[in-house]
Amino acid sequence: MPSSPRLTQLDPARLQFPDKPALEGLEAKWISRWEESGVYRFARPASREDVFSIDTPPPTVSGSLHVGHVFSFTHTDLIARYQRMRGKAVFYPMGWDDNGLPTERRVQNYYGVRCDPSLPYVPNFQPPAQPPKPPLSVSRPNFIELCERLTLEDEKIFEQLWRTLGLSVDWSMTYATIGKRAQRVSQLVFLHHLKRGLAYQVEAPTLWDIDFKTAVAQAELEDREMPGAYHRIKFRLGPDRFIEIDTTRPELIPACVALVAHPDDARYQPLFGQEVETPLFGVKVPVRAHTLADPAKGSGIAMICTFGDITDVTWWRELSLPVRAVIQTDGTLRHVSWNTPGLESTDPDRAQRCYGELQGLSAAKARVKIVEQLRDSGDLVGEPRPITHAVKFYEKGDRPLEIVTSRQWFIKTIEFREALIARGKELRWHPEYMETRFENWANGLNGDWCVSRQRFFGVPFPVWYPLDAQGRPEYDKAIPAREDQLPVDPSTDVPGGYREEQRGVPGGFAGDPDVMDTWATSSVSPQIVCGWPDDRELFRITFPMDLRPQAHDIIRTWLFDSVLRAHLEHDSLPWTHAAISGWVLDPDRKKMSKSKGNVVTPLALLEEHGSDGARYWAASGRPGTDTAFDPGQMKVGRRLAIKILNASKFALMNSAPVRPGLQAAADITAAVDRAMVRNLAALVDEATNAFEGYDYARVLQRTETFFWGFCDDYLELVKGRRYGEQGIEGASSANATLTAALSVMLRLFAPFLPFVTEEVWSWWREGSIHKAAWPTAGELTSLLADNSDGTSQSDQAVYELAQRVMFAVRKDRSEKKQPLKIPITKVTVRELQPVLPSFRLVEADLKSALRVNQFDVAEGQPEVVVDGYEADREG
RNA sequence: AGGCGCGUAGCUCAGAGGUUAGAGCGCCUGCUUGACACGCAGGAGGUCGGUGGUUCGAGUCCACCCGUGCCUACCA
Repeated sequence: MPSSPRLTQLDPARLQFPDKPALEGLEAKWISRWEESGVYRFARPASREDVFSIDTPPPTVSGSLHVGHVFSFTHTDLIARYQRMRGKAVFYPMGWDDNGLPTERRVQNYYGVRCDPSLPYVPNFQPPAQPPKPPLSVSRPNFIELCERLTLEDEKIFEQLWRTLGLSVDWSMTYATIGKRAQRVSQLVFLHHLKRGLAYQVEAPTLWDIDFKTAVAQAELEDREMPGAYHRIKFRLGPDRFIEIDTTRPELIPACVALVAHPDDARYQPLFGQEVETPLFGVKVPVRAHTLADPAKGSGIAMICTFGDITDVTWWRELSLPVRAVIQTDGTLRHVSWNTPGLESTDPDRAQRCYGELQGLSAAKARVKIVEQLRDSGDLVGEPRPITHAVKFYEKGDRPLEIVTSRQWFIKTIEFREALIARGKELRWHPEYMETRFENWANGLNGDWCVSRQRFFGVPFPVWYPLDAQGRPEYDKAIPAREDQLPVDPSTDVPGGYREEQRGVPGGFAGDPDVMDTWATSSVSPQIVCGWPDDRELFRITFPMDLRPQAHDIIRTWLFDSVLRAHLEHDSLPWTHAAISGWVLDPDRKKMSKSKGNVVTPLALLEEHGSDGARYWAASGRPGTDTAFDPGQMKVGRRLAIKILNASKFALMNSAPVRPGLQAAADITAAVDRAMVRNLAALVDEATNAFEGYDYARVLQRTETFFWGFCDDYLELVKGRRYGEQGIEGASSANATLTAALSVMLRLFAPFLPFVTEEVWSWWREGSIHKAAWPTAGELTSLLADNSDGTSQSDQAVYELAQRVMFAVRKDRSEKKQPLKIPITKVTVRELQPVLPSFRLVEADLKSALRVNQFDVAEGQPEVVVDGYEADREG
């Protein structure tokens, strides 16, 4: 437990502060001192209860940090600092997400290279000084080396910014999502899943990005509104009998395997089980019934293609239809022979001729072409009717997703839907309403999680396949890596029982060519940081972790997947609390993000407003709430920090007589001092409760309000007395109160403004404020000899009366435009009887603070009347 | 189309059923006061999105509506 020095204790020999305190240079000074003294170093305690562990989001290193990062990472740091002051050993590592597609793209552009896995490794490869055009092809190991090289540079810059911001991270504990340890953990969890049948591979229709040429997961989809058109197409039912269907994708007519209508739709009931003929290609397809068909949409009957959208996949699966794929992995139409079994055309020559014009085209170009063909053949009814509709995109992609049949790895998710929803309810969400997003997502899942990606820079699947006599992989005989071997790269490592020379040759082996979805690694971040499975002691005292802080847009990915993995591997939640930060919005209320070009670089902000100023702005954003980017708030924060410097200097100046050796409890005797101390004690309770509920914004707001009131009213009121105008007892009471209040307020501010509070703390206290104990109300109230309700109420009445008088007199002085140096001759204070006698307890303070020569007191309706100013008389 | 937020001063926001709805920024008027002019004092500025309801009492609770944002769904 951090120690709490006696509140009113002040060692004059220790006391030291500058004449003109300033914020400039505090960041550099304290960053290096904190590093030297290791205040934020995690020291392992014996008990889990003494730890607060945080699963920090690893920022993507491929970009640069922006104000959104400053915002949300500050929120986490507030909690970390609070918990540290509460006596917890804070386990607060930092990760770098350098894995995956964004890094690949950045490395490609930065160095002007492309990965060509067929090339051999070139030792000591150096990229050209200037990115060449066209890009240089490099081997996969060389490409990965470049990824590692660039991310290392990026990570240094990131760390420097985080340190400047004052994050209380233990910088001896960093990890990278592409690092050895992250790879080992990802692969190990995967092997465990595999052994238990929770991971499987299958050849199936998969969401596919035709530019990146990789499978993607449902969680990586986004809808975009795109222009499109309904095309009404005729399918031949018999001589001179046609069925009209509407489609937005006429280019998929060659992939049509059936028509479908709702089973209750009387218009089409007679047709169920019959066959129709596709236009242009003359392929016979059945008319089927399925409840997903919407009678109100289009003509009420739809074409099922393999595969136009996710609904097609559902129909295809549930109606046991054949596959007739035309879109290939690059998005173009593949070669099709119209005279093969399963694809019999009534007019193969015509089918081949029509299709020949489409083959090799992209879907968009093929669409234009086939519309011409349909118009010429008379199968297009009317003209296409333009519409705007939502189309599924890979969130990082530029062209609509296709659905392509390919072999992919999946992790079972669907069968755990209910269990996962229960986990979501078990998790403590801040704010609570974010839980529904988790539940919505779980309820909307339509398949298991596809975790394989056809990319290069990622964690490989730790499996190989035997090759048969023809050199084809035998996927059902996958050879998993040994657990003690991990991490492995199956493209360079060799499975047990084989030699390298057998790679790729018939009867030999081949490594799995794919890498894991970046979320497959990120989702085991708790296991990675907590030392699983090697450091059992660390794991025991840190897992399940206390806190996952993150943004709301990745609840469906990072948070959901993490819950899934921990549920499968440990039968527990990965953490007990999730704190969800909002976004930073630009002045037009749009999310700030790099792609929108509206980001502000954080380092300049930190320099201009100070880290404390920037943190102040960030801390004013409540959990889960999107917050406008507002440099004005940073200025306010900076002013607050300056005010803390100056007010602290005043409180500590201590130039007035203090009786040496007075015991703390006896010191605080004046009614206004006692009232202020009690109010501060109430603030401490409120702040502590708010922090326990993750409502850091409230803590800051309440503390700030109190502090300004303290400066404007209390300090002004006691200024003369603390200089000795009323003798040694009064001065002692004021000084003891100032010292105690300063100690408590600094500690309340410490999580928010770590630099200025540490600076002031160092003027008069040993050690770091960030290791000092979070204040308690008891520390303060124990300083009061008599703490009964009666004295509490009367003290409070005195303080409030003093505030009323100050307000009234200041108002009068302002209205009369009188400088403060001109004394007021007389002020009459009327009050009701119960309050009236207490006026004499503050009379001397008020005379001094307001420059009033004389107070007359009378019973009556409350009123403060200023008689006149000395200058009036003279003038 | 469902779900979840949000709507309070010109701006950013706080108001956890109970005096006359608050703060900061900005604006206006003063003041170099012994911690601070990066300061201090005072002031102007609100039919709390709308309509109904519950209540002795509603910015706060309920219903509906409007606006706005996000999540999810739809995609023939």
